[in-house]
Amino acid sequence: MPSVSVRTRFAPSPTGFLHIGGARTALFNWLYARRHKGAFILRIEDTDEVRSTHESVDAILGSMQWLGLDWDEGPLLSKSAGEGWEEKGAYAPYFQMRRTEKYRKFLSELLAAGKAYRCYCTPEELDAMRRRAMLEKRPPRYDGRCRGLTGAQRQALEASGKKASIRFRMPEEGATVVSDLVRGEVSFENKLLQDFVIAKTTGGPTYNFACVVDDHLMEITQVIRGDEHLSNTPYQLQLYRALGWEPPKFAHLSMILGPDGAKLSKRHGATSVLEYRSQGYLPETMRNYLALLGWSTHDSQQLFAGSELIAKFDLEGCQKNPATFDNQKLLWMNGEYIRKMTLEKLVDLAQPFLDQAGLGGVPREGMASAVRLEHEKVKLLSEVPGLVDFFFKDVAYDPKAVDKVLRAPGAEKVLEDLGAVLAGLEPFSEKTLESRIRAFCDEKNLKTGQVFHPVRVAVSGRTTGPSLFHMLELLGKDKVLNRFESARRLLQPAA
RNA sequence: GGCGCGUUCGUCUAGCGGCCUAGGACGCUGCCCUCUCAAGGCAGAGAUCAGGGGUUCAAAUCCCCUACGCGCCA
Repeated sequence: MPSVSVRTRFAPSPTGFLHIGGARTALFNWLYARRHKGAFILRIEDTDEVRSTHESVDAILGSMQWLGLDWDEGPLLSKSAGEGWEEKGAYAPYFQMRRTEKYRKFLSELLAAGKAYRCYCTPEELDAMRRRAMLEKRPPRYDGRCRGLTGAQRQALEASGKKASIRFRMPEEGATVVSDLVRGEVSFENKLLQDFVIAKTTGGPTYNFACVVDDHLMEITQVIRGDEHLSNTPYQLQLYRALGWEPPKFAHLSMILGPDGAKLSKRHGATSVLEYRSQGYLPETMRNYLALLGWSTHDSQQLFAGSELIAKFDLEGCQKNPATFDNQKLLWMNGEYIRKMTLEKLVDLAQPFLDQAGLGGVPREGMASAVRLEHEKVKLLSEVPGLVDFFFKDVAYDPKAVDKVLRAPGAEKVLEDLGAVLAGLEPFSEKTLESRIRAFCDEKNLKTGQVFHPVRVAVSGRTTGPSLFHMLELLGKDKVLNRFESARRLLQPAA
């Protein structure tokens, strides 16, 4: 065993639900760790005290659990949401708010070494600075005015009650080169970078600083994250250098766009992972589809069974350009996975949706027989109730179907005559039904369609549905005959 | 505004100098199967590889410029 094995991490801010983009980032980190038999760490970046919530932590943990992205270190799934999450892993704590002494320690180290300094500029001053730079068409960067403050000047400033943030002293010459696993070498000129804030006036660390300290302390080997962080990377790299640390490898993933080409957001519809669950998508569909957004194999394989995704995933196959989220393909893929699963599993997974539709009381076996007839048609778990409800509830006749099929010439007579015939049919099975009804067509000199269609509408209320004879068998003689009658009553002119 | 990234069918993508008259998948169209809807099978439409310059015997593939989109600085 190599002493340093792969360690990846997903580090969300708990300021909302887990969205599609975050899920994709988590997935890629998870796939990479599993592929290389490494560890996948979940770290909660909750330094934004105002926006971070416990509910968000719960939502994120729940979403990842549903997606099947299990983590080796990080918060333990709490049964009852709320205050304290327990944690697992040798590098705890995994909540940044519980790690503040660690940041403080390295902050003072940098300060003592003169690699960072206190800056007393107020937001107003900084804003003015930025505005002036814009006006003069210069890049809006901090001008370093607090860089050379003497001890006496600092004391005066502090005596006057000014709060200080801490800035990192960036090199003024040369370039910082990011060696990215997806993008290759990306070079940034240091003179265009600025002395950035690493600790706010409150003393809390900024994103770039906390991220570097944690990734180092947690011995992260590959940082796989969204494209929006590429511009942060040269700053982080300089921090690693100043602290004398070996940086991890970086991989920046392209963004996920909505259909209009803008970054995927709430206005494009569902973006929360949990929304997809409630719409009836499967976690394996989400994993498979999300993997294909920004990654592919050489042969453009679409469907990955079981652990195949883990076995085949690599960073080389990652795309540099952004990908547009396509709901149609997602839907197709979900159908593929549903078709491939066993009937038993489908019924299990559909149960919450059946309960919701008031079909929770239907005995399991009867439900399974009905679902079996529609299995290959299901694209979303949420569709199941609507596909089978007429077996168990009163028929809701679709007016269009009634007009078009039941009011067709001869339809009522068919129901009347066939009803009489079927009343004596024993056994009432798919086989006997088919031969008897076909014989009926011959006897009456009718085309099969002239019989099949009215029967279908009479018993199910609609024009589409399961295979006719299977459907009749499952309904049973009583229901079939009753519904023939109901349908005929429907055709009587309103008295 | 500066810097950075990107640009192959409507969409996801294969392609890493000759195998490309650009392949696969979703979607779309038609046909077959068929009691409906699906599923499945077959066929088809759909990309002058963002545009323009180079390099090369040869470029979607390498270099430069332009345009557009996106990200970061906020």
